[in-house]
Amino acid sequence: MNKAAGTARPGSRKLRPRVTINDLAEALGLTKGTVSRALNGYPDISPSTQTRVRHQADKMGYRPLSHAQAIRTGRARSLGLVLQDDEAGTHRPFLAEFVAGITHATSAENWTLTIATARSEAGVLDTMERLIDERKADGFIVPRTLRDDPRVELLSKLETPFVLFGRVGDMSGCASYDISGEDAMRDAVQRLAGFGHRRIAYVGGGDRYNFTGLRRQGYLEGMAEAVLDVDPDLILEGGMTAIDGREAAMTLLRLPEPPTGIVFAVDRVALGGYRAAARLGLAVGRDISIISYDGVPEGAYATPALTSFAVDSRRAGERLAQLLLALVRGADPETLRVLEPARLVAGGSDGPPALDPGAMAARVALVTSNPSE
Amino acid sequence: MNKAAGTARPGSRKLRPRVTINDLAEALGLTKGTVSRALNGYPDISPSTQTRVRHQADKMGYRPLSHAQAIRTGRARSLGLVLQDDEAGTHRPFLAEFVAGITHATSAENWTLTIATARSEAGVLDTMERLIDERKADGFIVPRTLRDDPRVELLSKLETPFVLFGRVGDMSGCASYDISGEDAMRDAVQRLAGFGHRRIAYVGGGDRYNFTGLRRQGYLEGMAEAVLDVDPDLILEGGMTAIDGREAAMTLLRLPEPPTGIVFAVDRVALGGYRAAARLGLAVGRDISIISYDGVPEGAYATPALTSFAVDSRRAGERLAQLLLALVRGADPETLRVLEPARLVAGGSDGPPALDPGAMAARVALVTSNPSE
DNA sequence: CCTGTTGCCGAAACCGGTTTCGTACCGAAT
DNA sequence: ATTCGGTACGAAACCGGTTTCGGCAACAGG
Repeated sequence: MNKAAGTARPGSRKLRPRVTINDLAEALGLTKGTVSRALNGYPDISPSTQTRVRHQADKMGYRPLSHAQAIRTGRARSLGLVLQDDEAGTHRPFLAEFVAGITHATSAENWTLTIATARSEAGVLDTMERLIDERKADGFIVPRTLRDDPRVELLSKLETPFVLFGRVGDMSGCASYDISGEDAMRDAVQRLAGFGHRRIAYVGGGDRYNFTGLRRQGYLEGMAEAVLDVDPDLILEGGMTAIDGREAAMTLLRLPEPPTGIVFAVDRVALGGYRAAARLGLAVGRDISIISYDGVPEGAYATPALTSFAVDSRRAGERLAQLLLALVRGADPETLRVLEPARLVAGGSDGPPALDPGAMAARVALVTSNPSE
Repeated sequence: MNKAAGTARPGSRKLRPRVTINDLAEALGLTKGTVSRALNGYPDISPSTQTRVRHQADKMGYRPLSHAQAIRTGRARSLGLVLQDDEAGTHRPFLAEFVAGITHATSAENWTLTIATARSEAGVLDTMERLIDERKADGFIVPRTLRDDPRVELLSKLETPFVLFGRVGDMSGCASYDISGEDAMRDAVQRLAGFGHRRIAYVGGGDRYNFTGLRRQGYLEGMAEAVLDVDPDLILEGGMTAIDGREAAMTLLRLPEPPTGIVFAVDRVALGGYRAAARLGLAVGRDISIISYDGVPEGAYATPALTSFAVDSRRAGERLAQLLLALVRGADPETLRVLEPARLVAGGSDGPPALDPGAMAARVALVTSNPSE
């Protein structure tokens, strides 16, 4: 009977011999302690010895075993990324590129990415704590920030370095990388205004994430700059799903004086808006203009293609990893804050308004009066 | 001057104290060697001591440091996944769920997932070799298998456990998990035949991946079972992109006797078929039926929604990880082969044919004769 | 009663690194 | 010539585990 169920010792395959620090030391006629200090740039090793060691090291192809180092230093040379997967298919179309960006940056420094998932917020916190406890991650990338994010609290408490993808309410002590959604929203409004739209609505992404506040702010700024009246009825918070988008658009388009253009904070929600338009017999891009943010592939395949501000996920991952590496190495978080613009990808979902609000309301009334609701 | 550029010693934050095996040994009045053997189920430790140690261990919340073990055992308790990201946005819409599935299985056993990316096939091989060399992965999940896959060769040579997501030409010594694309394609043909289609075409996914051969085979079987003639002109290999799909569909629909239904091996390619249909003035789902495989979100957002055989990526990841864990622990690869069916998600892209091939050719000729090409 | 097993555990080596401490050697100052 | 202070390295402890080896005690067999 095997008590250690799940811990059975395997048929140990032979591992290829590696160059160890001992081999290196022997080849150099030094002790391994000296070699170690030489490679780590200790000042009590003469410059000549240092270079000699280094040369021999990469001549012999020596690379230290990170977990052998970790046992003494406590650092695993690994960045952590803990994703939350609410079962509701939390849709991360860009994860592959994001991860590619991260690993590109980490592997350049011979670090690795340890990735984990959890199903709930509490699960994420537990997982992070476990990874820290087991010294499996030296720092974390924190995606999808909430306004008041418990992950920040936890990591601060545990004094573990982290960098936000996004921003939070209280940024003190936080390093971050973010795309300026507020600028994008402002530009979106400007663009619609430039097409001649006067009544421009905004549909946010719910109040869960931090970015929605910023984006709404951007919308408001855009409206101000375009010298347009802000009608509170034209501002909805929506949510994160296509269903939410459909609902919100439905509400907006049935107003006595409906908007001719809608700025969405999130692509998926905007695509829900397409359904509402279809339901009400309005042609997206002509009767009703839609512009959004994210640049998801579904948007490009929709008809008409969704005009959207796209984020470069690969670059984001790369920058985040670089920032986190700097942070782990002792940089001051407050100096590590990057904000970059999104890139407009124009589709066919926006353009000059074909109808004025009045004509539109009439059209909508026509369809809605049908008892086929 | 800091010679160790990029290796500067950080402002070492204090790490929380952990329960070590020494603490545990001390509390038990045993030596750490004994404790270790007890926890690992060595037969020379009395059953009573074993249980006593185990109880105390989880009472004190002891969990061994995996990299401390790794230094002696050579096993890092970590699975490896190396993704290839050709810059051409290699589109992995399901990566998040796939990863979630993997980590769900690994973390249940206190293993982790180490993930890396490389830009070329050679880069993938190098990265794998590095991860093995540095003992950062004990085994690999090999996604997107090619018919004759160099990763299989490498991993076999290095005697590193791996499990395929997909199949390869020569399966000897390989463990695998796969979705039966051939069955899906056969069912797709049957479904179209059931709708009354007689001329049914097939567009594959290029010859790069292993699955395309299988899926074409499934198409052929479906045709045979439906007692339909196979016209070589109706079989194209296409590629992996929407552009390829557009081209292929264009070719098919311009045939003297065009198909009324097309079975695509890949959703994205199928969505390219939508464009061809639009270009030729054919209504997808009525004039031309399309059915495909993958279940990508873009398909659900297309109009009409794409009928497709969906794969459950989360489950795939979970099963793959379980298989790999078994393999690492010494199971025989040949006993670790799983094949599961895809799930049909019906959209509006297929149905009874509204036109016969002749009428369709006439319609197409009408549009094509326009010099607006 | 003596010997040979067997069961069970302690002691110590080991894995591949890092870090502390001690010291031989050097030139400069006394 | 002695003392002194660095410089540059060796020696050894250390990190947290695993694994080998050896030995004590209990028990069985002769």
